[in-house]
Amino acid sequence: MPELPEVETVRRGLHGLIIGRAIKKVVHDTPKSFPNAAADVERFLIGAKITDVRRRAKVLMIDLSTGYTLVIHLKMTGQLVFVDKNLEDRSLNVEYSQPLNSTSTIPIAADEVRFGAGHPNDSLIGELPDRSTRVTFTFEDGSHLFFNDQRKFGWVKLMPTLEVPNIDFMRKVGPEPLEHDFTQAQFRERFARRAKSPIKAALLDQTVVAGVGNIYADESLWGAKIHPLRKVASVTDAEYDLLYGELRDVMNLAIEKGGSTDKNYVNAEGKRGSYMDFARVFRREGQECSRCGTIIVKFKAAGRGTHICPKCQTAPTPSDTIGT
DNA sequence: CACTTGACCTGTCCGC
DNA sequence: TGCGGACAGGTCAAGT
Repeated sequence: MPELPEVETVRRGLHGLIIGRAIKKVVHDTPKSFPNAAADVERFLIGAKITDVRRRAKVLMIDLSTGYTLVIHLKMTGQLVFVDKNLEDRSLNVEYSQPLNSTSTIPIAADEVRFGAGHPNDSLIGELPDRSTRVTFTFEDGSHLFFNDQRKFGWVKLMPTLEVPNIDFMRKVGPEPLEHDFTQAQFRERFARRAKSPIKAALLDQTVVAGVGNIYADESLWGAKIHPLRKVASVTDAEYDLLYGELRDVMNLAIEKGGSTDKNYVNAEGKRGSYMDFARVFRREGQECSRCGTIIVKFKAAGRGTHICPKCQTAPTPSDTIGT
């Protein structure tokens, strides 16, 4: 999925594209993706203007002039794609809460959804909606925002803006790692609670630090030369300082590159991100480590596919490891 | 509490 | 080609 850099890229894109637009119509295919009652949608969403687009951890928030907010989690395969095209209204002549089906597909030629220029393999999106489209927002001016999600793990929820900070996730989530006032000392201290976890499991724990996912966990651990199965308590202060710097560097670079597109992540304009071209270990098993030439290997750690350089990231001693 | 594992879904890829 | 199984970027709810 979209990790912090991908969600931030989408946020920046949407911020420049949808603020000020008024929502005219909403269509969705399953309550799993958009659980709100039709009456609330009618009252607080239809006719509302977009006032802001924010992000916290991997969660996007689209604020509305009604005092409500669309809270969005893309999970593994979610996409939010804006298409600025005036479409014939009959194409979306489907009542709210009725499923989208093949006959309601809006024909949009592939070249009308803007892809990353120069990318030979960037045809991730052809026409929208497609079969993974879960929610379609239509603005008064005829433009659209599509929420696509192949695996249906992601969701869009409408709720009062003031209640967003009170949802469980927001109360428990850790600090934003890229904030200027986030210090090395804070970073170190956040891990104390997970002393017996493998360091990778703790990095992926959203209550420790916000926004780290599998890609940037592997990338930053490689940068700091820390094996993912080292237990938290065995990592030294100097190593935490290194990891702090690597995590911030890797995420800032990823934002600069528009995120990582491995399978289906795209930004708000349907474009791919190019961080994978700069990845040092993620999905590079079988290739040489750029630091020492050793072949990168992949294995399972913390329940996730994990990539390391076995020479740079030396295996933990038995006492450094939990379990076997 | 801290920690691990499986579940949620659909699609794709790999081996037989 | 077809089929079964493993796997995929993230969280949760359960289990120990």
